[in-house]
Amino acid sequence: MTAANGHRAVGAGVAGGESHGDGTAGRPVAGDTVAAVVRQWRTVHPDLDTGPMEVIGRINRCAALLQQAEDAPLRHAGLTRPEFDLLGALRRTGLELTPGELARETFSSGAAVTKRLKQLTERGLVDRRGDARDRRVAHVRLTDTGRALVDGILPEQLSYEKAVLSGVDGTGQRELAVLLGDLLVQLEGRLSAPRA
Amino acid sequence: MTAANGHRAVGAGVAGGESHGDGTAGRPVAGDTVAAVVRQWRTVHPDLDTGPMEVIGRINRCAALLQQAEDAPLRHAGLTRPEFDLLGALRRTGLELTPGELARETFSSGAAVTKRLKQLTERGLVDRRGDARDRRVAHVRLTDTGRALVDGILPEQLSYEKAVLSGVDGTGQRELAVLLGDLLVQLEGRLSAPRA
DNA sequence: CATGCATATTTTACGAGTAAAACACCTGCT
DNA sequence: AGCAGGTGTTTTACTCGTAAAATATGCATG
Repeated sequence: MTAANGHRAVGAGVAGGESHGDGTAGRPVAGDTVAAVVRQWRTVHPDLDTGPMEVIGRINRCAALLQQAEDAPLRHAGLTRPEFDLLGALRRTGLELTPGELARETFSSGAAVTKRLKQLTERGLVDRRGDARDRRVAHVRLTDTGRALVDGILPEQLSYEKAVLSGVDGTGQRELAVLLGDLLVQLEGRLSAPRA
Repeated sequence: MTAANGHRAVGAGVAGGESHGDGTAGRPVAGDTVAAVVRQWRTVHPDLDTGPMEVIGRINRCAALLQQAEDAPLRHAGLTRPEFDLLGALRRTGLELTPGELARETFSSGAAVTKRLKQLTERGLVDRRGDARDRRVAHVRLTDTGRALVDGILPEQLSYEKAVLSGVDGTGQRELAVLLGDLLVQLEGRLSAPRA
């Protein structure tokens, strides 16, 4: 699985859909779908430590739902997220980047970047120019149109995200950011850059 | 973006690769890649509230890295995660499920389930039987082999996940689970099941 | 009991990503 | 100079997922 696409799986064998059919009033207090799945696993395998599923399953499920949600404002602008990430990399660095740098910056394969660049170039959002010294490399930059598009979308995107997170209070969001940051440092150190 | 597939983007225009090249001792205290990206955005757009990116960007990035990591034990068993999720749904419910139920249970499209079932059936992990009353529906169940496979993989999977999370202490993990659960309830209520 | 609409599943056509091979070009060595 | 090997990018062949159409039933109604 390399998956191209879209719907992402949820994770760790944790993927569940609720179907508690209480038709009446009163909150079911059911918890989220991951909790339900974990409960199921525990009744079947009471001996297993399901702790990791509660974290990883939720991260994956949140990511899946968030992406669907976040796609909305982007689609509205006719962009997929990978495309927006590419444009965003150019915008936030303020530099011209080579396809290879863009691949690293957006965590995608070189081939994928090549294809995206083709599309974005055709749409006039991005522009390329060969390197004078080394004729293997290209330098990609935003066109004025592309830059305007990114700058136009970003605020919408952020306020949309803010709304999406609004169910968690400010303190909770900060705690989440910190904890996820800690986890990320570990993961990136362990999986991403074992260059030591 | 419907994406089929695999590598997921990171999110919210947040996708970055580090490249601080300190070769010497002393912790760089660089933080994670998302922090670096957020810093870049802030220098370019000092007026924007980048708070949401710190949460959503990290969730997406964690999900991306975790999936790569988690794929390892699964691949080892010759399964993709969506396949494992499907088998897992059958295992944890302990029931026969219809393709439609499996689709809901694993958050995927019916078409995707159809294809996976074809493969899993050919591999003898799963078994199908038509409904006597309603000839439109099929009932899918694990074969003994399939069941044994799931039961064999699950402990490996969990201990692998445990190791992957080991960078965060027990308390942190519980906090993460709770906060993500809160967020998930909101997201699922808002995006998933607006059936009221 | 025929008609029409709802539901369950599969099929079709297509888009996007990947891995690996192919290219094109540099660079250090002899 | 000439070549061996490395790096940057694109191409190729293929997989997998999706959306929408097609298929096959079931059910309610007149």
